[in-house]
Amino acid sequence: MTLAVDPGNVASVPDEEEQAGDAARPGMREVADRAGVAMSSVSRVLSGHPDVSPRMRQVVMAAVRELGYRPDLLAQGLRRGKTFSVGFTVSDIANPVLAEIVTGAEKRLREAGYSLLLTNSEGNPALDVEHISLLERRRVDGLILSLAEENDPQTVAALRRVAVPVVLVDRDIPTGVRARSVAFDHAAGMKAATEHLLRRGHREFALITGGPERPARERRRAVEETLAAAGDGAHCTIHEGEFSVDFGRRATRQILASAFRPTAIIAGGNMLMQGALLALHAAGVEVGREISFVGCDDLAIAEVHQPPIAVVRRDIPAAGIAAAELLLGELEPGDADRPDPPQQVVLPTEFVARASCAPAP
Amino acid sequence: MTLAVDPGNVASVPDEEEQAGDAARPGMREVADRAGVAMSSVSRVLSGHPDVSPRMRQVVMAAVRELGYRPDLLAQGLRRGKTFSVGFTVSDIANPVLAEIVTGAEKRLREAGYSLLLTNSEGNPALDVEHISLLERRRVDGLILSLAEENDPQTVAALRRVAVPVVLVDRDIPTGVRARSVAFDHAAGMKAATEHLLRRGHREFALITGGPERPARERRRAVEETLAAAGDGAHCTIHEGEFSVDFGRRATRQILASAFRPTAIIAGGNMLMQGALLALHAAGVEVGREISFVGCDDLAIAEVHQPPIAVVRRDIPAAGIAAAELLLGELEPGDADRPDPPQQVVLPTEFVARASCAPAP
DNA sequence: CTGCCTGCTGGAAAGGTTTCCGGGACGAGG
DNA sequence: CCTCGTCCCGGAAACCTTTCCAGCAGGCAG
Repeated sequence: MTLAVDPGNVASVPDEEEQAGDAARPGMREVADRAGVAMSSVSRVLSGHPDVSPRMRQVVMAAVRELGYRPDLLAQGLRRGKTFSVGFTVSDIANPVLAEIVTGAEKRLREAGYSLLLTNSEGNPALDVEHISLLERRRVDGLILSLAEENDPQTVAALRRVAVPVVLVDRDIPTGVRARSVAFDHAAGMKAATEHLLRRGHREFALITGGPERPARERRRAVEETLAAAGDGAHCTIHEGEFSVDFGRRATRQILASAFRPTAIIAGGNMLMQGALLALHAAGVEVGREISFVGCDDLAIAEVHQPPIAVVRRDIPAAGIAAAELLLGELEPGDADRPDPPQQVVLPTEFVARASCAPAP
Repeated sequence: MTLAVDPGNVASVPDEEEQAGDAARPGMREVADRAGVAMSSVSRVLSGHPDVSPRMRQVVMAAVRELGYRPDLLAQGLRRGKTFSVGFTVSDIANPVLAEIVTGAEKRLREAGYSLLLTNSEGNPALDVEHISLLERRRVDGLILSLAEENDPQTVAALRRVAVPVVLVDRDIPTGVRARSVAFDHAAGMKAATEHLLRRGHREFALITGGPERPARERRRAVEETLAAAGDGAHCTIHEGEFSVDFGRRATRQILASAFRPTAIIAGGNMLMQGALLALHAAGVEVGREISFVGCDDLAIAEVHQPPIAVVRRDIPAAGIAAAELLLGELEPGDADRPDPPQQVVLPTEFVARASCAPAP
């Protein structure tokens, strides 16, 4: 068995003192000439092909080192039809949750030899479809998508056309789209949070959340169903918008200004939580006394807040890693030891009760 | 003047009902055949070359639409020697500051037609050099780097070898490296913060900061110089480590446990600030009464904290945008209206006094 | 009418790699 | 001695574009 050698990783400077200026990056051609062999032989040595004599390997590797040759991944990708790159389009990298997912996915993919092509859609579905197309033209081997709007018609159409494997993160798979997905069980955490508030006597709720799609819809439904199941005249006003600090702030201001102020606010999203806390603070409302509050994702702000903020939390990086693995499952030829991975992964969420949830007045 | 047409953006599905299965993505060859012209003509039409008759343009575009042709950027990059992609290696994407810088840079580069190849070094300089090499082999047109360690010998060596334009963000340019940089004037903000604390009577300081390099060193020097200039017996213990929440927490615990507890803590970095606040909170220390505190970067946590945290703040996305523009200045042929951009950009920082800085006991 | 220039087009090379295929050398078996 | 098979190696096509160059037709001036 012959090991493939990877000249790309040699950090050593070429032995040859090629002074700056002339030396255009040497190609395989130069290596072949210098070693006095054919290009095909160089290629075989470098790619670990079995039909290579020890002597050949030696002379080629010497030439490679002397010239400091590093293969051109562009040409390689073109010829092989595989680029070892995956596209990741995300609705907002500045969102710490998404950033952590990207981190996890990048790490896992890097370990498997893939690079990440990152695009940011700024919550704009038009950019999503543009990016999907762009990444395909760049010939990525696969796509990981955290879509701005999973049901945008253009987006769905684009998704249907995609030829490479796709993994959706925390989004439902639109009908007619061949994809895998990793999602969180937001409902479980939200249900627990709502029940907790109910037990503490709350009946008037406000929920701040994103649009009508996956992560927001799950949360909303969990809250509504839990309240309905409880009967008891519990009621919840819904504030739908986008997952941004700004909307969290605006919605909270609106809630505080309303005639019938709820006794409990649930912020369904970490950006919304930050915005809500800023607004509550600006209004001088004492969280945990005048009003109870539940947020999402256990950021430092939740723990440090006075009083500490109860949150629905989850293992964020796990989602990134899971997404990468789902994709790798499709990209790498099925290893025997890794039987076909599931099409969908659902990760748990958990409610953490803290002092921000007080008994209802 | 002829406009270049970009078939990549057509979101319309091909007129031709090419049923799934057979149709391998059509190439320029298929388009040429269908239009009954030569490939060179197709290329000319698509790239906006002037030597194209109206009739030619029409028939080619028709074929393009019918087949749903989208050019292969890999082959294009190979032939043109330009990939319209830039590599961005960052020490930690999960750091909200870095995430925002990436966001800004991505947006600006995208507008200019470039894609972002993102790699995460996890604070490991070895990964930095690996990534620099990898990105070069992927033939990126330029590099934006937020290095793990700007003075790591391997890193510096790798940097010296790089052939494409490089922009360093918030790092000093090692000697012998041809690069531009965008950095923050951390010293100004830190000086203001320190002076503020001095005026309030503090003499015993603790500074938590990163390693011996750029962003940390600047901050440290500013604090030390300001204290030295004040005379007055002011003193500061330095806690050097890495820019992570965990180190912020550990260092703060250590500070609180020390025999001579300082009256003011400065956290030089947003992750450190988060960690410090968590530790202070866990220890039950009342910030702004028992101890004064200054953090970095105006995250929501600083504003919402009770009492609000005084911080040194700065315009983060601006750094990303500036980095992108510095790079574009080198990548795009010098426009007349945009005279040679500066080699280095320094962005200001500003101290925001808040209640976390109390008079010294 | 000739010559030249302009406008447009097609053919082919080039960019850097991988892979298929054919073939030479050599040992073994008949 | 011939054939066959194995082991290696070199040549060339292929991947998908762009770009250079040559050529052809037509217009215009001389």
